[in-house]
Amino acid sequence: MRCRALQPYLDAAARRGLLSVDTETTSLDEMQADLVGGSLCVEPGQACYIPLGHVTGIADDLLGEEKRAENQMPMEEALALLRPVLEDPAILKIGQNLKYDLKILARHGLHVAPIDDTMLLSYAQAAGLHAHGMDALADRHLGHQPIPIKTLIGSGKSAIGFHQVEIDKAAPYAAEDADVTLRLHRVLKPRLAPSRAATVYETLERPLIPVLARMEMHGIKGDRDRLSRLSNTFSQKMAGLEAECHDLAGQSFNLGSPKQLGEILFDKMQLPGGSKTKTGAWATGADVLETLAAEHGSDLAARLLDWRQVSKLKSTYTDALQTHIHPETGRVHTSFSLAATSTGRLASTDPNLQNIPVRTEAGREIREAFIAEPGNLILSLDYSQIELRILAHIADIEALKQAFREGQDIHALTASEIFGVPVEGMDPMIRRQAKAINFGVIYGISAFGLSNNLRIPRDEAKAFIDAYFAKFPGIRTYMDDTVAAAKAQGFVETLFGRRIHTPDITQKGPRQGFQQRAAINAPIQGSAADVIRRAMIRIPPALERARLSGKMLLQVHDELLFEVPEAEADKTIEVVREVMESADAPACKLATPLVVDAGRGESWAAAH
DNA sequence: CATCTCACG
DNA sequence: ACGTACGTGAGATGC
Repeated sequence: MRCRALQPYLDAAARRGLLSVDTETTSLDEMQADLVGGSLCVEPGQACYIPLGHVTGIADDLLGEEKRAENQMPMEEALALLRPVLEDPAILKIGQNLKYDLKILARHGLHVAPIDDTMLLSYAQAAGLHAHGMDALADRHLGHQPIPIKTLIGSGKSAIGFHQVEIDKAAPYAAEDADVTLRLHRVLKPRLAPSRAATVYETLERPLIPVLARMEMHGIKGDRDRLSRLSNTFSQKMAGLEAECHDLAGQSFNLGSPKQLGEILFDKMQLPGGSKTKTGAWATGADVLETLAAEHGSDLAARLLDWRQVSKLKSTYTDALQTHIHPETGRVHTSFSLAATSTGRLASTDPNLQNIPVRTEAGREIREAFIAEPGNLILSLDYSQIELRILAHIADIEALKQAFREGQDIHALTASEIFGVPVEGMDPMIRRQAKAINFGVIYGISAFGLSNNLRIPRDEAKAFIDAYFAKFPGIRTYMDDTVAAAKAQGFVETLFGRRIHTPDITQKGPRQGFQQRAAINAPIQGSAADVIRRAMIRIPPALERARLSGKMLLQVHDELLFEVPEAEADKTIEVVREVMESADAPACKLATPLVVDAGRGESWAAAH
């Protein structure tokens, strides 16, 4: 398994035109990880491991000394040998979650192409059906259970780094990963065949890997002092609110414990409206506390809500984000998962930069800590109402399509249609209700959900929905057809052919409604996800053609963030907007125009 | 490690 | 009669 002579493997890869690759490192964080070794596989059962950064010695003993393990090729020598193969346009490099390895190797100056990714081959064919991690795929497609990493590095606090694993133990593990990856490719690639799934993989999945890798490595500048000052402000607010809450409760308790809070509100204070969660605990969610504050004048509930908001902002954002500012780059490097959602959306982790606060003033201040370098600007470009536009297209609703063509206020138009009031001088509350209905439609509307959201009686919500369907009967047809297709085929599709499987929709039981609403939502949410993926793939070459140096930094589902030199801001907005607004064509030209709003500023807050 | 809660689109 | 708005990730609590 261990690689004594690398060149014969590389020659075999060149002859064959493909090989699988896997890197071993000291961390799951690609921006912090050190390369420890690499494995290659050209023929099943013949994988090899190249140890590069293993050490010997006792790490947990201050007196112990770490020494470089013997019989390892110098890093530079290995990279020089690998470069002609990993960068050869005629040799396909196969990996499992290859974005990870691409980033590690890019930090060593290696730019790997062309590529195939077994995780994404699986995702393009089986989203919604099963997991796409290597262990799951190996078990499912090869009936094989790979060596668990735990057996090498341990787990929890006592876990060691991969560089501390003995080479003789590391080699079989690492080589197996490359071997399994190659064998998975042999199963999954042919299965793709000529199909819409193949087009999805080739046009929406694979090309996004290097785009995301570059975005993640670039990161976004974080203002540590600003976050730190906000943390201090939040601490003081929390202390004041905590004292008030203890006073109002007549006792000291942990404000962060829903259990203790529920007991105080409903057992001790005997407030009405208590309900239990499915595990029998008192429910103390924001909706419950808001009702207690509004309808029963509970100051404790009101103050608790304030405390929760500040506590959330501090722990999840101002405290945690500081730890995610890279010590060398001064930037926050998130990781985008390509295969985490059933619908085709990306997911952001470590940290999640797709849920940075925006809806409250205190929250917005956190966005002021995401800034541009001096002389640069943050640009934000976001699709306006993309999901409703896609719904209008898919369900073919002439009135909605026309409204979007004419640039009308879609929520006001909906209100006008279903409540029979003129758009001019409309009561904002009426528009707000129509907006909730429009969102509800995207989510697979129910009287229960709408009544909850608008805090109106269930029968009133039902009347709204009935009025909506009377005006837009095509929406109900779309919903019925979509559920029927999901039941008949076991999947639904986006406009671009992405399949979202719905294996549980035919099962009877309490979760049926849930499955049906998910099936209704998936083509809408998924098509929007496809559109922005297409834009993201086209933007880097479009910027290059226009000789623009700006960098794409983040994607937040319908929004893209850039950092650009001030002098290039206008032109960059022009170029990016054109790409985004035409990202549906030519594969699937929407009957509604795509509209992109743009903003700029020295921070994310200012650009929004 | 499950549960609850809450941040986003 | 049931039990729900769709899709996520993360932090704190408490078993």
